[in-house]
Amino acid sequence: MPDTNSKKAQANKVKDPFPSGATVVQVAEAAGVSPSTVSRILNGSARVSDEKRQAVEKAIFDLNFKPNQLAQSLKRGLSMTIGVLTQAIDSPFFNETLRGIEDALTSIGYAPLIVSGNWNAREEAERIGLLMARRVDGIIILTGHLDDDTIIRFSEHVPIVATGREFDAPRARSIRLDQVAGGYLATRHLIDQGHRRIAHIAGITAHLDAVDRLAGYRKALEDAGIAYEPRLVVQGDFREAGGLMAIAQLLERGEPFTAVFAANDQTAYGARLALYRKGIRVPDDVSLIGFDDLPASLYTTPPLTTVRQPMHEIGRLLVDMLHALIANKPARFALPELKLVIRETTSWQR
Amino acid sequence: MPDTNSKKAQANKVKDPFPSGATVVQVAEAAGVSPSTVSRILNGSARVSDEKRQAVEKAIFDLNFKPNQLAQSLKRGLSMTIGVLTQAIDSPFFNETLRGIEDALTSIGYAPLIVSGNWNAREEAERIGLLMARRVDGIIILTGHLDDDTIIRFSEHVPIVATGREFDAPRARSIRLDQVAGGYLATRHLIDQGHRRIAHIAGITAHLDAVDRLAGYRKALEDAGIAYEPRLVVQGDFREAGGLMAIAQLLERGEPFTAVFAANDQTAYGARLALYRKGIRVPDDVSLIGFDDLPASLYTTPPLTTVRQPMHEIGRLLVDMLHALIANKPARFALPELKLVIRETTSWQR
DNA sequence: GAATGCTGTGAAAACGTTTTCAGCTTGTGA
DNA sequence: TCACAAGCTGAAAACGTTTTCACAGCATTC
Repeated sequence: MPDTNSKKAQANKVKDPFPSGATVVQVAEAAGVSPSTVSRILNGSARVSDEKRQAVEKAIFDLNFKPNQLAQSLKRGLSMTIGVLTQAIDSPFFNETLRGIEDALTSIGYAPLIVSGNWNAREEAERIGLLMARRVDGIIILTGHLDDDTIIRFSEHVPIVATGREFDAPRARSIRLDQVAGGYLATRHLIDQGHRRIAHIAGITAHLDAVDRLAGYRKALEDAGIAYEPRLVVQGDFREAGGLMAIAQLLERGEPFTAVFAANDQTAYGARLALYRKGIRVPDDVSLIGFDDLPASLYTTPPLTTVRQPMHEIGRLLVDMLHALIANKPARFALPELKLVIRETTSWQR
Repeated sequence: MPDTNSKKAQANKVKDPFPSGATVVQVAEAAGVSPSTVSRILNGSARVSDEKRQAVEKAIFDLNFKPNQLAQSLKRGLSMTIGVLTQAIDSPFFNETLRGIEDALTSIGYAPLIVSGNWNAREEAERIGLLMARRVDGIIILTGHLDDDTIIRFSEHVPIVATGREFDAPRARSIRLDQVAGGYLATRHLIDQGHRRIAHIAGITAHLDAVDRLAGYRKALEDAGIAYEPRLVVQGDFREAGGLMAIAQLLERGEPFTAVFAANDQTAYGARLALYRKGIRVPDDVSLIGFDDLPASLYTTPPLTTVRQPMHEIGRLLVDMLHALIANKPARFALPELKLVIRETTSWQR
């Protein structure tokens, strides 16, 4: 069978935007040029005569050729892949950030390799090892329990950006919104509504964000001349179950309160349910405010008042920073602000 | 400077579970063997004398060597990467599946490359092209709008498994739970509670699952001798906003109802809010049942009665099927069952 | 009219592995 | 003592690109 025939048949069948198994060598052959020339045209890395260019372009089209990224990566020493260490891929909190990361990444030709550390330092380190073995060009770490020194040491091998921590090294940057201000904002809102006995369900204490939000809470209290009452602060775990337990504990203590500031939205959901169980109405009897503004907070009953963290934007920002780090271009980035989102779980204290 | 010194210094500094830039050639050199031998030890692909083995293992340890996966992939023609086409990485529905996929994948040495199609056939195809350029060894498609024929055609290039569709080709498999049974289960539960006027908020009609759940609803009605009333069925969009609108529409129609079967949990959340807004109590005035059993449904107020889809398990199953497809091992898999989860949004009709 | 510079191109080396092939030891049986 | 297998090992090719280097052709320049 003549060669032209089988080639035509193949070209016909594969009319999708799909790589066939063709290689640059086959393209070169079909176009009557050398592989070098094909490569040059592919990357626009040198001038090529129009005549050959057209021949090559035709061959590329006919053979439905797409360069093998694996080979490109190996040669260039760039995998065009970014490792993302999240804690739990199914956590609503990380999700939105992930989305922002994905959006920003695909728009610059990178793809994310997402792994979960499950809030476990050892596992996190292991997963990072995995990412390194795959030669990712950079790593994004979404909080977690790895200590900062370790991360900075890791960053000698590959640039890293992280959230929820605070450090600054040549190849490692972190971004962290002003959580104290956020805690202040939330508490202040409650105070403005006339509340005086405001409970706080704290987040995991090993977590910077948690201690900062608590600090913001205390500062707002202080500024308003309200005495800080330790018995109104109860431990949560950043998740629904913790919020649920916390309210139970609070009620048990018998310390009266008219408002609750939950360390994050998930905690607030749990708190909301505990309140419901006890027949305590929100916001009529008790006001409730969360933190994060997860998408779901728009549809709780009633919709949750909260402090908005622009997670999607943070995802994009992380990518921008990492991109700059990879390209070795220093750059300054403006942090987005936390904003109070008033919905229906807070109301005036009679 | 003597070579030994710099090498020792380097080995010292990198004491983490981290690949240095060392290559198999350097390891070979350090151990006084050929690269072939190192490779053989790495993969256990041939017998090697104990003496050399130990020397190589020491060298690997000293140099902190990890093979470059990119190079391995190129040579072996296997990227050890699976492409996952989700629709929105931040959708609670896909998340849980993603988690199952990730768990199963990492346990067999694969890593997921996750991309989002955003419910847009063109975008989906484009993303799949991206995955192919990176030479993924298989693709998992989570529903979406790509038509089955296209997917089957794609599967000539790479094995594919998918959810929410129904086809069976040599290199493409789909899994789909019995959604009719699920719809039946939900409706039946309402009927068992004494409800007769049961509304249904349907999902996107282009979606197989949506039409099946509606079919299940009709069948349950019929089996109970209740006439199907088209005015009790209203269109949703599988998201909260749709549920919200749907209830508004239903109320506007003036058609009385005592229970609502929402096509999925997100729809139910929206419906719940709309009901709340109108002062209609759940479940006292109206019973509400969802579908999926998202994690959040445990913490809505009140916790949502729903039909559980074991998404995590499905994720694992998808991986198992794909793995079998890649290895060319035919295999049969048992589908998990849908289960009714009775919580607090449904109650007896007085 | 020779030296110079530019432009376009191909050959070949390189990226870091794996794998084939062949060769070298050694031990075995005739 | 010799052929022959068996067991280890290294050289070299290969995977599919990119990139360096060299060179041919051709137009400038003095």
